[in-house]
Amino acid sequence: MSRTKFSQSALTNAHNAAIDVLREHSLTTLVQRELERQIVSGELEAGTKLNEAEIAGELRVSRGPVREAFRALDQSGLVRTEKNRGVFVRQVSLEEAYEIYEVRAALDGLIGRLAAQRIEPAQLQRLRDIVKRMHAASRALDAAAYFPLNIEFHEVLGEAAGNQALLQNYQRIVNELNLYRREVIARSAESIPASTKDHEAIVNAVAKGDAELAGRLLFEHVLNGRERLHRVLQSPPVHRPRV
Amino acid sequence: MSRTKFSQSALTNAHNAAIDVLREHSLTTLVQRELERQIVSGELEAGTKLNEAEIAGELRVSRGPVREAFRALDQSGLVRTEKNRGVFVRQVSLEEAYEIYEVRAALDGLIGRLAAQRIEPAQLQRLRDIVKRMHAASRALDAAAYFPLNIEFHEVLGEAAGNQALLQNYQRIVNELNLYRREVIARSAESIPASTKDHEAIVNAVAKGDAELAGRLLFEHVLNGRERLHRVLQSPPVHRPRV
DNA sequence: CAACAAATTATTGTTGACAATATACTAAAA
DNA sequence: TTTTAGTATATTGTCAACAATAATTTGTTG
Repeated sequence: MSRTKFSQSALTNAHNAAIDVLREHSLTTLVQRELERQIVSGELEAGTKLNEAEIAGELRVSRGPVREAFRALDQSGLVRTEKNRGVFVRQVSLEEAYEIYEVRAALDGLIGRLAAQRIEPAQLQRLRDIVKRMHAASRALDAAAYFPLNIEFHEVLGEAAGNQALLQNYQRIVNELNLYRREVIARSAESIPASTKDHEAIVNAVAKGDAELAGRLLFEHVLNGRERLHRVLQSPPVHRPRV
Repeated sequence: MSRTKFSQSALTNAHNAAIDVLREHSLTTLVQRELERQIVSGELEAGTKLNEAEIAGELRVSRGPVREAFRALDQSGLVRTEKNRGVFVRQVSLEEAYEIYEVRAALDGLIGRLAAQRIEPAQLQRLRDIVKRMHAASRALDAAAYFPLNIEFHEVLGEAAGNQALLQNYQRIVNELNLYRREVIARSAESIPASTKDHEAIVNAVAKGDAELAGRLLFEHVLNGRERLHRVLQSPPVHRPRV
């Protein structure tokens, strides 16, 4: 690069970078993403009230973009709006979660079918890798290591299905379920071995190209997961607080 | 009711009714519904640019609520937003439609499964009724009569599945597909007989309570519909305009 | 002291104004 | 005639002020 007459300071570079971001994305989009991140990550927990002015202040924007982001998040199921009262991070009840699991089972079933027909060698290898690491985490009953693997497993499988529309719908559903699962995910270590066995069988079916089997296994895997979670919820929590 | 001292004029009553609507729904919600209606009904055709100020003027609101409605419609897939250029009624390409059909097949498959287990006698009777009317429309090759029946059939089945989360996702998908199907729906009369046969078989499976069968039939019914539509698209249109 | 009523404060809903960007138009040059 | 530069217009993005509603606090009464 040749030296320019007016060299730019680091500050100016940062400033220009910010400008570039705004050239492509509206503030609404940025606010939406940030809130989505905070909700999915658990930074904002279910039930929390989201104050327009407060959020606008934190993100240094006016209330307009925040309100627009709220409408998008509401439609995607991460937030619930009560007129004249405000918006709240969505609380997914047991009954709702039960229903959503069924939808996820159907979508995951389709993912299995399609992935079995369309998966590429590199993707299959990634799945095998993940399952191998799952076995390790399973033997150690290391839930903290297991859950990221679980997410990655289903992500790879979703990509392997090669259907954007499917992937988008799937992602939304999974986001909604995470609102529900967060609280119980910490104490479901006992379901890891069974889950790992499921994953292994799924990979084998996909590898064989058996669409019918892969679809059925994934469908049942999700419903099994639902039941496992359900059982955990009925047993007493690890540390039951005094009432 | 006792006579009040100040009787209300019809105008005042209408005014109060409008007030009551606003008490429960925000302008954003009302704008969103109206635009959704116009898009789904075909009043606004795919690709149309939606001008904020124009729509705001027609609906007698400011641009704020219109913009918020846009964000919701964008998220639900009925509209596409281009920064600094505006929002457009979504155009669903052949490739996208192909993908969306697969998602719909999965959801409809689940609907079949669940409906077979949960359908109530009255709903089953409604399905039989619809199929009977379908046969009549089919014999007459009366497409105009057939398509509303088709929509009603899948609506009833969707309700019979008894899963709100499923129904919502299903509805969104069907809306998206309608953006694609509208243009070709007029010249697909030849597929009516086959479709009617599908519907009859589905009702029988649901009536037997055979979840597995009902699910598979509905899954295939949707994919068959996709292929039928695809074939129609490749054949020349009824009136080919001069170029 | 508890319960209800009124007034105050905080928050959301809506609007119109301003800024930034893209589009349409006009005129000059190749 | 076509291209292109410059200008004017239209449209979207953002903001801040105002209106309407809900939540809170305060004060009063039984």
